[in-house]
Amino acid sequence: MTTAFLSQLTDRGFVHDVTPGFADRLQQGPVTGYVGFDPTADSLHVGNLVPVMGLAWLQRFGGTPIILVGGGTGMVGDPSGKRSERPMLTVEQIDHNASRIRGQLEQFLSFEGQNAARVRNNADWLRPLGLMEFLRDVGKHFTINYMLQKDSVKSRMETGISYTEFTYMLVQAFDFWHLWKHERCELQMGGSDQWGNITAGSELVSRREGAQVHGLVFPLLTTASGGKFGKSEQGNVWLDPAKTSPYRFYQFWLNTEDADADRLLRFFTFLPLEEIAAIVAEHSADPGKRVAQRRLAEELTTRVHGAEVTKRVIDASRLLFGGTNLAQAGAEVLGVLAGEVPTTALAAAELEGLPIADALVKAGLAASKNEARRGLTQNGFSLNGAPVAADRVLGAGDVLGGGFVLLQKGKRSYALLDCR
RNA sequence: GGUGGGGUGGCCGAGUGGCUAAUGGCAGCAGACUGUAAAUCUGCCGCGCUACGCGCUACGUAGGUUCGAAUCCUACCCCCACCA
Repeated sequence: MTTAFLSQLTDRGFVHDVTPGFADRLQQGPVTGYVGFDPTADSLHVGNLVPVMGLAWLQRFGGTPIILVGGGTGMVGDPSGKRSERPMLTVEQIDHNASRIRGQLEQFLSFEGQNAARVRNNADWLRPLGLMEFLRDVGKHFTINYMLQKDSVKSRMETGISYTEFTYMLVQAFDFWHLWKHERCELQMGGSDQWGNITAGSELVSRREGAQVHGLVFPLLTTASGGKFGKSEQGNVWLDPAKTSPYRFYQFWLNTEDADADRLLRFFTFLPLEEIAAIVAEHSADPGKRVAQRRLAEELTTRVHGAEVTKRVIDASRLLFGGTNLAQAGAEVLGVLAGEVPTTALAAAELEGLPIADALVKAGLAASKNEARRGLTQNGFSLNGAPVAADRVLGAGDVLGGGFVLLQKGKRSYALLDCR
């Protein structure tokens, strides 16, 4: 591994900050690097993908990635970027979540070969760690003055910070030390809010071992219009198909703004930069075609959910947005949609006489009947492709070929009622 | 431990006895314009009801005063600031 790793990350926009001397270190050969993940959920979401890609690039350039599951730190809580302390998790939850996350990472990292990715859980060394030992081996190396300098602490001085959270940076520093000591891990990556914790770790390694280790942090991802990245109407966009269906996942990427397309391609795909430039150029020539978003969505969906699923999802999207007259659609066309679009089973008897507002709630397009009615008065809903009146009542005549009723909210949200 | 301030709808933040389901901002949803984009404009934005109206639930928790409370009183819980 040469400095190519670092320049690749730089060119793709991953480098918000990096410790001095890292480039020189890379000249000597491949490094082992780690990223910590909170086991707070049993799935990664798209926001977690930036550090995942960081590790993936590390591996592609010959380095060894370590995924550090915060099974120990997850019990404590990092004050960085947070205004209040978070709830603690049980050991069982953490272990369960960690194993699920590892499965998802397999799409991005190789767990085989010379520089196979490793998974470590800091619970293994943090839980047995005694307080006296910690104070002697870690606490001694830091002054309170140093700790108070950190933004993560400073920003909480007004609202208050518990002792546990205050100590968090030392616990994380201990992780870095531990990974250096036992695995010769020389690099920690993370979000820009982790900078303080990472430098604390390199400080500890330097003091205890006289060795230099490095940190690299990624920029905070936001959308071009200033919003939070990775959220949709349904909340977080997860990699777990049970939490975010592949169809929604694909649509999430497809719906990104023009202004973000270039950046997102560089962040979330392994496409060579020249190819990305070509895609973006083609996109600018005719933005309405969404060449860039289509490619982005296809790449990501394929990686996360596989080629087979992606093909189905693209087919479904084409049917819905390709100008097909769905009211005329046959059974096989709707069959493609079923399963890709949220589908709710409904007995034929139930359908007969069902007010449209209830149908929308059943299908999940409206949270309550009130919300459904509101949307209806604003012409926000369609039935089988045509706008519906608020007092419409469903019947057998509304069932399309194949036994489906197609409901739509606005332009982008679809749902099917399965009346077979 | 003392003193003072505070807990309001997803978030921020007004409101200090009736006109308050509760100003405003953000976020969100829909409509128009488009390209399943952005920006802009418009409407909506607690739940329910065959509704220009009615009912229920809601302003930390539990009680109380009152014809009537988010607004007053009591107790409790939690948070913050300053002082010890």
